Formats: sequence, C-alpha cells, structure tokens
Amino acid sequence: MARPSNAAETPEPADESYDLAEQVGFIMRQVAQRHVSIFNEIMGTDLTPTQWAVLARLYQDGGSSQNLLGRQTAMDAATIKGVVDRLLKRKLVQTKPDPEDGRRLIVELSPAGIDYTRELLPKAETVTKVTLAPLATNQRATLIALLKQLR
Amino acid sequence: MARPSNAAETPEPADESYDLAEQVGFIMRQVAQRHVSIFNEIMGTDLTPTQWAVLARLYQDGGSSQNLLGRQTAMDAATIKGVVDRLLKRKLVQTKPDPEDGRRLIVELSPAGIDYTRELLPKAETVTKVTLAPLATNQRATLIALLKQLR
DNA sequence: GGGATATCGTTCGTATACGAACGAGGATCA
DNA sequence: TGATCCTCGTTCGTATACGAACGATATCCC
Repeated sequence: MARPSNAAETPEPADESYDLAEQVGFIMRQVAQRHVSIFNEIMGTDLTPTQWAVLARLYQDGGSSQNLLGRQTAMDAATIKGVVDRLLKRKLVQTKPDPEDGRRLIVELSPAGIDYTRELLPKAETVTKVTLAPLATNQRATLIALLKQLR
Repeated sequence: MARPSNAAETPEPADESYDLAEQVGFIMRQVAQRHVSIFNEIMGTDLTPTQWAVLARLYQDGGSSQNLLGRQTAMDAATIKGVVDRLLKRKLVQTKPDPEDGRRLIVELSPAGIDYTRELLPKAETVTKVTLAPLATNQRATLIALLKQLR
C-alpha cells in the first residue's frame, strides 16, 4: 500500500508538500545523534554529554546553586537534580548548603572532579572538531552563528 | 570561588580556551529544546515529536516493518517499539504480521490515524516555520544544507 | 540438507527530559 | 508584623534514547 491518497478530495498543497526528512527538527535530531555517538567514542562511555556539560561549567565558573547550574547547562530543575545525584555518586562533585540562602544547595567540583575534568578537556575539544569535520572552516562559523539565532 | 586555577602549573592553551557555551553539541541541544517547546505549543501536548515522526512517515510511505520504520525515523529498535506501543494504545496505528517474513511486524496507520495525521500536517509545517522564523529565507536554506552534511 | 551468519522483535537497565505538584525558605509591601 | 508572591529543591509520572542480551526466523553458502 502506498501513501493514503484521496483522489476525490480537494488537493491540499500544503499537506502534499510535507516531507519529514526535510524538517529542521528531524534533521537536527539526526545531527544530535551523530554528535552523541562521536562523544561516546572519544570520551569513553562512562560519562554522558549532559554530565560533561555540568563538569565543564563547574570547571569554568566554580560552584553555583543547583538551579543556577541547571540554567547554565540548559536543564530544568528535575533533570539537573538527577545529573548531580549521579555525579555525586561518582564523587566528581560535592554539595553544601548555601550559608546565605537556606533554600540553595551549592554544587562544586570535588578535587577528583577537577582533575578528571582537566584531563578530559582536550578530548572534549576533539569531539567538537570531529563533529564539525565535514564542514569547511568558514561553514563551521556560519553554522554556529545560525544555530545561535535559533536558541 | 572562581574557576579552579593553578598558577604553579604550565598553562595549557587548549584547556583554557574551552567554553561550553560555544560547543556545537551544547548549542544544538538548546536549539532542539526550543524546537520541542514550539512543537508542543502548536501541536498540542498529547503528541510528542517522535510520535509525530512515525505518523508522518507512515502517512508518506504507508506501512513498513517496525525496524525499517525505526530506521526511517531515526530510532533504534528499542525506541521505536515503545513509540509504536503508545501509538497502538491510542489506536492511531495498527500492526499485523508480515506474511512474507515471519520475523517482521508490519506497522501502518489506522483509519483514525490517517485522519488525525492529515489534520495535523498544516500545524506541523507551522512548527518548522516558527522554528526558523528568526532566520532570513536564504539563511534557512543554508542552515538545512549545513546540518545535512553533519548527519 | 544443514551449519554459520544476519535480521527482527522483545526485554532489561540506565540516563536524560520535563510537566506538575509540593513544602520550605526569602523577598516585598502594606 | 503578616500576607502574598517568588524561588529552590524534591518527588512522581511519562516519554524518549540506546546498549546489551535473548529467542525466533531468514538467508547464505558449502
């Protein structure tokens, strides 16, 4: 059986022209999948992209409250909690209450987490390089610029 | 506390230059989040982007085996099974064994699924339009072309 | 024919992702 | 001070996402 056709109906040009494979959302999902695959190959499977985002952000800026950390790494409160919990279990981060705000939980890298992150930084750069490898240098800049407009 | 510094160590230019917010993977995740948010607003919350991908693909091409359907919609065997199961529960798709291959399960739209998909197609096009709205027309084509090279 | 190999669907475990609801703590303002 | 509103962290439920392992079925090839 081919695509459900209805010769009796008035043709709707808009409907006929929809091709899943041409939609930005679908293409982006595929690109993201390739990127994660590259990430896993290069970084090793024991760390996820999301977990790495947290480590990298903490390495750059030092500790912050859990919610703020979530905002900085593009995760909502429920998601960042799970990620921080798993990093806590691996002793890569540590937490303490904020003395100035009883609601806040400060999250920061543990000494082991600092070392671990520093070791992985070159690999993380490689991940980006390999992901963008199919593009020419000027194309890479163009892509990043366009994507930033769609955030 | 700022970023963990080590004045005593030899500076590593590569490490110092890593900025999470500038990595393709991170930016793409943010763009994907915005896209899903737009999708939910326009389509209504009762259908996910992945479920929609299955409906749209089945509408375009008719039924196919569950595994092939997964490949066409960029999902692995375990993921497509869950999606098909949920669409089955909502009676938007139906399945039957492949008479020519005892291993295969043929998945196709139900009559209700065909109607439902047809109704949603214009909205799905709007999702893409709104997602790309911040870009000029020629920029949209450029972005799609670049992304396709990174699949 | 029959054994090696590959594919298909299923299940399990783990990790995002996020809406919704909740209680505790903080800030604002009358 | 106290009522109101906001923020923060937590928990629950649901839906991807995918590696790994498994049994059933096909196919290949000698």
